[in-house]
Amino acid sequence: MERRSRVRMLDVARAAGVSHSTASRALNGHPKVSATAQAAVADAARELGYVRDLRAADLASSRATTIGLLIRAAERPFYGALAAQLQTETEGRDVDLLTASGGDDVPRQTRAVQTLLGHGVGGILIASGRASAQAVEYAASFVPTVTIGLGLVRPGVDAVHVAAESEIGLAEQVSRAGHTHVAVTASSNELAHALHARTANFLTSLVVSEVRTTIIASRTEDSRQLRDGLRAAIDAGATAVMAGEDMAAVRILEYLDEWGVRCPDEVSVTGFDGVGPYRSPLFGLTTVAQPVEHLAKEALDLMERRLRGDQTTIADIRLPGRLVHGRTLGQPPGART
Amino acid sequence: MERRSRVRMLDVARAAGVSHSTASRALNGHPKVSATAQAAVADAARELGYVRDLRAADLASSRATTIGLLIRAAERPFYGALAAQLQTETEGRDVDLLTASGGDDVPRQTRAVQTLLGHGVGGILIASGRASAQAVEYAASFVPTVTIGLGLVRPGVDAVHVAAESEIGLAEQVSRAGHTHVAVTASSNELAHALHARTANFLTSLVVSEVRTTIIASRTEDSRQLRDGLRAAIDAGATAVMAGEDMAAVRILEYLDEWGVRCPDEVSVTGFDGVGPYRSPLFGLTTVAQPVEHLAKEALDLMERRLRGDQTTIADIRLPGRLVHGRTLGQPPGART
DNA sequence: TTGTAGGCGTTATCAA
DNA sequence: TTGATAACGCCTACAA
Repeated sequence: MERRSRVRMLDVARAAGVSHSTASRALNGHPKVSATAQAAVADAARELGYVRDLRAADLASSRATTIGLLIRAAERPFYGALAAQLQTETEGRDVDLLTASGGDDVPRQTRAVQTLLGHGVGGILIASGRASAQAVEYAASFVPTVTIGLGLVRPGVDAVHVAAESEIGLAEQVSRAGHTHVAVTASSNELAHALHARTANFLTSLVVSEVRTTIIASRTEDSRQLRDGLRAAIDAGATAVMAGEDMAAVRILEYLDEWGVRCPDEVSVTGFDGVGPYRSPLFGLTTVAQPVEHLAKEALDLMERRLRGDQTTIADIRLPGRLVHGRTLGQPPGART
Repeated sequence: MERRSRVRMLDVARAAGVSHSTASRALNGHPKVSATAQAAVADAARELGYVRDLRAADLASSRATTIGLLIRAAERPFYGALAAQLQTETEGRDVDLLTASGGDDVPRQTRAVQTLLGHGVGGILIASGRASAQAVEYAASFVPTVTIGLGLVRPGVDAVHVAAESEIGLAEQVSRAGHTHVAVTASSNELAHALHARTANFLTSLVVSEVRTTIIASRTEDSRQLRDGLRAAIDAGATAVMAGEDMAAVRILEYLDEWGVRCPDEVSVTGFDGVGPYRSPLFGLTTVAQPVEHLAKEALDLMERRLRGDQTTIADIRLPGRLVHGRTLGQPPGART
């Protein structure tokens, strides 16, 4: 491919026989440009294949056409779907997304935020269930910041996430099905705010319903821990397991399958997220589908408002998820005739 | 959050009692800076929470610290995993990723490329199975371009994708299992180059093995078409279905399940991609796992080489996938005793 | 080793 | 309506 050495606005201006100022105005649709100049510039630009340098434009006008997205584990359906949706939503508006991957520790998160800032993003979206308060506040000290799906509300930082009612509602389904001893997974990662909040909501609801609970502690990296905890919980008499996310729920289903424990006849399982393949009827997972589209839309609306300088109170938007009735939640063995 | 009005390099320089040139050199780790100045600048920068404006830096040095990624449907496990891996790989190197979502038609793809170019990316990665030749060549006419997973090799454009042998190998597994009539899905979208190539490889291999083939035409958006085609193929006697991607394979499994057709006892099914949840033993999918990590690494290696000005021949790198033996491929009904 | 001056590609403020 | 001219924040000869 012959690689055209980048054509600048000045080149367009010359070709159109005007000054670069006029070219700039013409290309920006400025009102006070003669139709003649307007046309000449437009023609020249098309002819030369001109593409405006947004870095220079942003720099000169000290505004930003870019907003940063700090995302965790984009290979996971939930985050992947969120990123995709944000991308899509973003196309209609006049901003572009610069993405940095989260990193699961504070220094990396901070560095990612710095990278984003270095590129002059006008705002930062943090889509991560494990962003540290530190990184979030660091970002917020520079530009408007919105967290998505983080179960942690920081002063001065807008937040959008799934409503606690959806988590409570799922737990209610489990207790209503008749289970009197339920195991709940809990992350032992201190940054997993979203999971912690979820676990707490599950537990609260179960306790209110006078259901006995057992906690299965686990960390994403250690599957043995989950496996052993699950075994122990079942041996202790738990007839249902509420996982904090579909990924864990599926792993649990796999273990049960391996052990020959039937689901839901012997043990019921619920998940959370309900995105992509996890929604397949083949899994038949009883779960809550995160309102991914709404989350993305609300987050960007919030961001746009902030970028326009709207200084009203900090928002903490909670959107309802959708309960997905699958085959993995049934009555406890005792309740069967 | 108190929002510090952005601190500039000049501020750092002043605080350190040196000129901005010295500050610049110090911050860039330039060799000829006195230890005193070096330390003073570093201290001042830390103190003030300085973050370098990369746009300005790139502009001034007319280099690029950013490369663009044009990705299709990041909500899908394969592309999501690819994007995530590219992000991760990218962290070790000294570039950042600016992401734009593909768009499934030529004008949108071109616009996405322009957006990327506008931000001054030094190169463009196109991770899409349906990028148009036009968009690819447009990108390549400006900056080094590498396609990933696109089954289309354009002159002057580097490409990285899964080896045809992996696709052929999968088809061989099917014919070796004894199937003599196999249905293969084919996308009716003209831009679906990756799928077309895959279908062709499947068919070629099957024909060579003297297996009768039936084509199930479908487009992603139209599930009825897939359903009807599948029904017709089975009625015509096909005992195995090779889907172009896991997503379609799972949909096929769902239909079979719905119809009470047992898999693999009555009909075998294979997929492609083998990423994320699709890998679950619960699906038990016989498929080929794309070498996501290798794809990402090779693509970035290639890009780095180009950015360093390496003008050697265009690369067309093909990486082997890993055959995943699941439960969905078995012998045809007739072969059972 | 350091500072001065010019330039990267735009936008924005002036006069004209 | 237009065109100089000065920013924007940074890098980089060149000179000191």
